[in-house]
Amino acid sequence: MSWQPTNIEQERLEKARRLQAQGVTLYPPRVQRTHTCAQALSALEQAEAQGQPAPSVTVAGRIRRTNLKGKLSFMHIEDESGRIQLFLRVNDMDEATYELVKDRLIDNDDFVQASGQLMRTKAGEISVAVRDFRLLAKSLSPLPVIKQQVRDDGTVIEYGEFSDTETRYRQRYADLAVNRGVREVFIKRARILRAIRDFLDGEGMLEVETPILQPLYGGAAARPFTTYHNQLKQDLYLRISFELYLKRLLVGGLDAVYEIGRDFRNEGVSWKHNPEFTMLEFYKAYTDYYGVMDITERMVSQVCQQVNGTTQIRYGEHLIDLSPPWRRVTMRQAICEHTGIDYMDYLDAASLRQAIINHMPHLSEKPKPDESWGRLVVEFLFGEGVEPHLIQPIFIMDYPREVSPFAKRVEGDDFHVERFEFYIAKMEMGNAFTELNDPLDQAQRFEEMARLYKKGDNDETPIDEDYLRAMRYGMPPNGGFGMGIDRLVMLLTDQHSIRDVLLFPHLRDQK
RNA sequence: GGCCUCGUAGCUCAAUUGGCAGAGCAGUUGACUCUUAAUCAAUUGGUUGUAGGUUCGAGUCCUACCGGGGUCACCA
Repeated sequence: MSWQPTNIEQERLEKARRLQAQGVTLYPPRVQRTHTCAQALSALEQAEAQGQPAPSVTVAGRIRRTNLKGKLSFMHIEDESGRIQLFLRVNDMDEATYELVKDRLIDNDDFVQASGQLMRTKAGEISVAVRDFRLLAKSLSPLPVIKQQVRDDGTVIEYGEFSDTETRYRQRYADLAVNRGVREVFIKRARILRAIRDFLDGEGMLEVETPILQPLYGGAAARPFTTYHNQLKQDLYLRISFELYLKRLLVGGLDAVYEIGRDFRNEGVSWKHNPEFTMLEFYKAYTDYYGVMDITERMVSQVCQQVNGTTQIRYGEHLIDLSPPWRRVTMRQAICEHTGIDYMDYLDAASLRQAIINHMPHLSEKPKPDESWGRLVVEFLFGEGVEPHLIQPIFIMDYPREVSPFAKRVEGDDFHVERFEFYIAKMEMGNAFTELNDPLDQAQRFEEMARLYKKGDNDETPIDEDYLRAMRYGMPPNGGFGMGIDRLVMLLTDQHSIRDVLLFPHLRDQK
């Protein structure tokens, strides 16, 4: 929809017209900034400490506050580094320029550049005593108004807020511009990604990139997005995991690889699901899921230490200690502890379902009669009975084989595979296996999955013959790992919706 | 997709049993040469998400739709 200027916007358009009439360039191409706001502040402090004269600076930024007082006016401008006050006195500057300010042709939200000597006001605030003042970019639409009071102890009290979640997500630029805390979350997100890469590089792993557009999808159970290549006349899928491509690389002799990138799953959205999300997967030859557990707890605690300066975090009401070692417990044990049911006493779906109904009367919904044994264990016993209690970091080990087609069997155990998921703050954070490298077993698992899927009304599940071919060349024993980065960011920034750690979360189209 | 809930000025929110749509901030005009949530005076601004319905009268009640949030289902 085309722009319908509001009253305030019409006023600003009129001001823009008047500025132009006075020969002011609204969007000049050049800036002469010498200092960020933060650099200017410390430049004066340094000069004062050394008994030197106050330096002259040119700062630039967005006007966030104006206080016009006749012949002496104040402004705060803000850049990414922080804020600094401008001290504008009619005697010190070109009178015509001062009039622009006084006549309010310069608005809050405009970008400006100001030059002058640094000084302190009577109240002690470091300011630029402005001699030259220029418009850098005119703002035509008003940002939401938030006033701030900075206390002596540095705490900031905000008066007014911009809190409508829908508008904040749809206009993230406005959200970022006025909500400092939002900016901090995304700055921390970038530091988390940096810290993860530093850690994995330090482990000797190689960062790689594999196809996002794939002729076959796989490696997870999720419906894919589909697309089409016009010239090749080829159906393509947006990847739902990196697994099958990364493991091909182990066949090729790259012994430890990782990828950080976007996965796409065509499923429901919720406070912890977005249709596209950032995944980390790594695969390391000559280790198993025990080795991966060691890496996992070191990685998460080290990343937290690096970005938060501690391994203790607060997530909502919970205090969580991420320092290793984390508790390791088998799924069977965890279910026994929390529900009193040992599922190995009920080895067929019908009797297990009955046991669940008998022992877990508080279930909101009873399992349907056609649920498979593996799903009863994972979704009902574990999902309902155990997961809500997992606050501190914990490895849940040894999953039922039928729900894990890429994990190696536990030796001498026909029911379980060497797989763990780790949980923090009731959230499933990641998933790992001792990876299956037996091509004949793998082919059989694919067949099993295809059968299971056909029973439900799911779309076809593709069997990746090329992946099987790769595995037949010989794949070293290895441990693999996957983790949702967005959830880790939520955890380390105390955010409780995935939308708050995505710059542009997916929303429905507006009409 | 089901259920619950919300949608009023640029932002944050009011509006009694259905009875003249309001406030603070910002905006506009004016005063002020050390303010800082500046202050003081005056003042503009509304298709109450959209479309119907009930009613003498609807922001308020009913139906549908759009959008947000929550929850359940789905997500090995």
